[in-house]
Amino acid sequence: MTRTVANGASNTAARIRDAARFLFARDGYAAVSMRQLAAEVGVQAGALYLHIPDKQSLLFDLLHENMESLLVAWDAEPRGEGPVGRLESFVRFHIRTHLDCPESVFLSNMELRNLTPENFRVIAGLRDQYEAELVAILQDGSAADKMRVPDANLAAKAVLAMLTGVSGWYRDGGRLSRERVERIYWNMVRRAVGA
Amino acid sequence: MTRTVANGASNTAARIRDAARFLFARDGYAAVSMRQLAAEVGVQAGALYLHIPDKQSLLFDLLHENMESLLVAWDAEPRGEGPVGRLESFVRFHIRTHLDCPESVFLSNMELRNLTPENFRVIAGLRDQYEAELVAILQDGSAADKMRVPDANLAAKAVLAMLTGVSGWYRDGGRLSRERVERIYWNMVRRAVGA
DNA sequence: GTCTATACCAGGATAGAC
DNA sequence: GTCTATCCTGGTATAGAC
Repeated sequence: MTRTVANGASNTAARIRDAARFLFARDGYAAVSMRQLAAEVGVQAGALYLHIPDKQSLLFDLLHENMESLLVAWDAEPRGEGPVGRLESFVRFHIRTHLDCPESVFLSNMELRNLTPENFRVIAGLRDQYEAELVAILQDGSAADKMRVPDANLAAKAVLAMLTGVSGWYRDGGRLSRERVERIYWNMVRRAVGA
Repeated sequence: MTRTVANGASNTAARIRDAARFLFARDGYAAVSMRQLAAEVGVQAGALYLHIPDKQSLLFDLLHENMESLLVAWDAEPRGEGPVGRLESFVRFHIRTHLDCPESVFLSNMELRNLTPENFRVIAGLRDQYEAELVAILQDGSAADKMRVPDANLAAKAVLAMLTGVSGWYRDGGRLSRERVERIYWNMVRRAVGA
């Protein structure tokens, strides 16, 4: 029979990453000690170093995985027709994925400053790639006279800030359903860019 | 003759606050040591404790002052006429003040999690007060049929996230003037809320 | 009011037994 | 693969001289 889970080693590695994602998101990278992290995983501090080279690599790997999977997921996302359709797809995709893993999103937004300069450049590059997707949509929409954006770069930043903010307050089971949140945000974005 | 500056003691206290604002904003509260802070001020670590009780109080004081002065400044801000005029005033006020002290803004947005629970409640209360100002404007505008916002609380959060984001990328002397940035954002907000 | 010196504890990371 | 024990550095905060 085939195994559906990995062996003990990589399982612990995965648990370390999960615990780190949770703790870093809640308390901040700098505020979480390796001892705390080990306790959360249920091992001793020294055992962590069998699975990760150091704390910085752990943060980098988490952020790197976040951005890569975001880009891959967007690449696989079905797009609407025309610039406006693609914009709606982007807005709904962004909100949906950000509500699906709020911890990862929070990490990616808060912990960039704790990356070493080299690691920062890598992650920032991936972020720029993602942002460029939105910029392209806005430029296409503008060129086709389907949107009114005097500055696509500025508009992209404004839209992304607005959308990303949703993971800061949305709670499942709250007053608003996800579909309703997606729809309201989409309406705001649509009007904001004059579509 | 009257003195326009305080004595040596409170001057050092002010320099500590300035240095803390700078370093906390750049590296994060948890990542900045009291030794670093002292070096930035130009004194030895022990001397800091003549002016502040501890590190946590320093953070709290900075955030508290930020929020208080924000609320006071908004209170003194001339308002436009009607809900739409007030919304424009709010948008421009928010952008202007946030570009005036980007470090303070960044601090207030990033370091809430490093406050003790009691301190957090105080700051969060002040933030809520500020947000309530925007909610009220949107509700008034909606009631008077001058705006279309299905949910004023959600819309306020969306608008605030969008506006606050500006301090993350705007640089004086860059491609866009402040006035132009204010105008573009105002147009986006205006249309987003259907005004 | 500031300095030097230091107490005391916690940080990241490693070594060696099992 | 994990544990215990430990190294070394650096953290916050205080004491006492000047």
